[in-house]
Amino acid sequence: VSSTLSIGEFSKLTHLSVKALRHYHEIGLLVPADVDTGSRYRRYDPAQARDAQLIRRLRALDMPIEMVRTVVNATDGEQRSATIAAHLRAMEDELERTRDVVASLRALIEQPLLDIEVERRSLPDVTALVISANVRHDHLERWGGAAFEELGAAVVASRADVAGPGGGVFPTALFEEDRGRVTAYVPVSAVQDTIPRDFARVALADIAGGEVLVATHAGPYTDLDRTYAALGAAANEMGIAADGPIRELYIVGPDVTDDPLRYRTEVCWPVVES
Amino acid sequence: VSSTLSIGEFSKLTHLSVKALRHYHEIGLLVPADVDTGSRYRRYDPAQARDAQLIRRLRALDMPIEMVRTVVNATDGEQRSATIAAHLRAMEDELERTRDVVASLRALIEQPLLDIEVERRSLPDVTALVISANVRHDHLERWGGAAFEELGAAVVASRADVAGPGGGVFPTALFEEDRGRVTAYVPVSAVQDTIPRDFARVALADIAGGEVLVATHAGPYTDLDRTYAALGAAANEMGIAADGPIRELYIVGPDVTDDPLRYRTEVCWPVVES
DNA sequence: TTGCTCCTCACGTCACGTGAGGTGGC
DNA sequence: TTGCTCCTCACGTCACGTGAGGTGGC
Repeated sequence: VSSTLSIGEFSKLTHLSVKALRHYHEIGLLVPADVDTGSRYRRYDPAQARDAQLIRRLRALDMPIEMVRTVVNATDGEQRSATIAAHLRAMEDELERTRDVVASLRALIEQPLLDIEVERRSLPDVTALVISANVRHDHLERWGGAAFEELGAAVVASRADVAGPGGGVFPTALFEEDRGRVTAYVPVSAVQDTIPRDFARVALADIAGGEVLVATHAGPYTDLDRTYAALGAAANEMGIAADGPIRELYIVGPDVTDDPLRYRTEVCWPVVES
Repeated sequence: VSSTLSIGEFSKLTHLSVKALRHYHEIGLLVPADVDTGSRYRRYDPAQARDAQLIRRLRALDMPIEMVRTVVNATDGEQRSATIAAHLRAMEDELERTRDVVASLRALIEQPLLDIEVERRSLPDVTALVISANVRHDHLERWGGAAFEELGAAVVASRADVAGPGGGVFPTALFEEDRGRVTAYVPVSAVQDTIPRDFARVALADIAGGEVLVATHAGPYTDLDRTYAALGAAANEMGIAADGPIRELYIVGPDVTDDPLRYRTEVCWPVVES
């Protein structure tokens, strides 16, 4: 006599907790085959175990519930695979970031002091190809990588003359609120052609210069906070407070070398006498 | 003129958000060097950036706050390293589990159907060396690995005769509430010596047998839910409900082969006619 | 009938993020 | 003075877990 299963029995079949099953019912992700109108007892069909198995695996990979719903409801195998693949890619990105942080933690412990040289400089106004977006601090590196690749392609496509190292503009909100409107740019002295439409995110814009304190950060971007701290402390000691967005200039970056230890980044602290 | 920094300035130096800094103050993890009694404005010393850098890295690795506190407050470098090393080990375990789940997801999608053979059997009562503990479902595999290693060593140390494959006893709470008191055991027919005191977790106990439905699970433990579903559905179709804890017998396991695809596990469903 | 299973709230978790509404400092 | 920075609540987030208190089913 084949029949439905109580929530406890279904839990044993699927290894999903009773609490989780009730939750999935409540949000409509995995609805019991039948619910008794009087007692409200849930009844599951053994065939629902397949969906449960899928859900359990996706959740074990920390896929957000709404994304799980997309996968489970996918009528089309292509769409299902694409959603899963997207999540796996995000996981790999996360893993890479984790590796970077582990290395950065080791570096901090082994060599807690960083000595930097601070220099005062006047940044010129520049015209540049730019990409701007609202970015979270922990997504900065990945976002920047994609942005500069696109900018590089746009430079070629518009036959522009590059007039200096690429840079980033970071409003204080990026640090204070962990997200903000960030701009990546490549200075150009002349743009022969208009920017092709394929580069929808790329624009031509002016980047204002100004007085800054500069320190050169040596090494991976994950360690940038250490140069920020040293530079900020130095500025503070000089009685200078940062005014406006912080600038980074990518003197040696991934476009030049594959070894992050060789990266060189100039961190520019906008200057105001106090 | 060196002086303290406002929370906004300190945020820029450390790349910790203002909200996070306030939170760390509230819980006493990173207390400002000074707090104005009137305005309650926080003031940080630039030297506090070091602690902030450490905290930021540990949190980026998802280390729980209380563990971060242990690291930050550690007076002794040994203790600090040990705490960090423990977290890194936990992260690697997690990574391994993730890899297993990804493989398991692939397997589920590629081959959604599992056909199993169900057999009825009478399990005998056995005397066994056992380890019991309250375990969460997602820690089962790691816990079992350690438990069986310890049981193996205890078998040797007590000069016991092994009388059958190792097994596990799983109460329904393990599935329904995602945690429960689990027992790992190795049946023995004779114990020559007493169990040495080094094996504090190991005891000699009787494991009750009984009537069961058995299906053999082929492959990694991460896929066990699929055999549970097939076996439970088969039992249901026979009008049989599980009564009492489920049993697993590890016929071919990591002690025999390094290839999880060759694992063979008998899943035993306790039987009651309904 | 007993005790086990199931039910529904209401609230907790964890480490902050999101506003609202208001005040202090330069 | 203006506007920017900072403050403190109170509540939200996410995917369930933790009880409390009660009822249904065999």
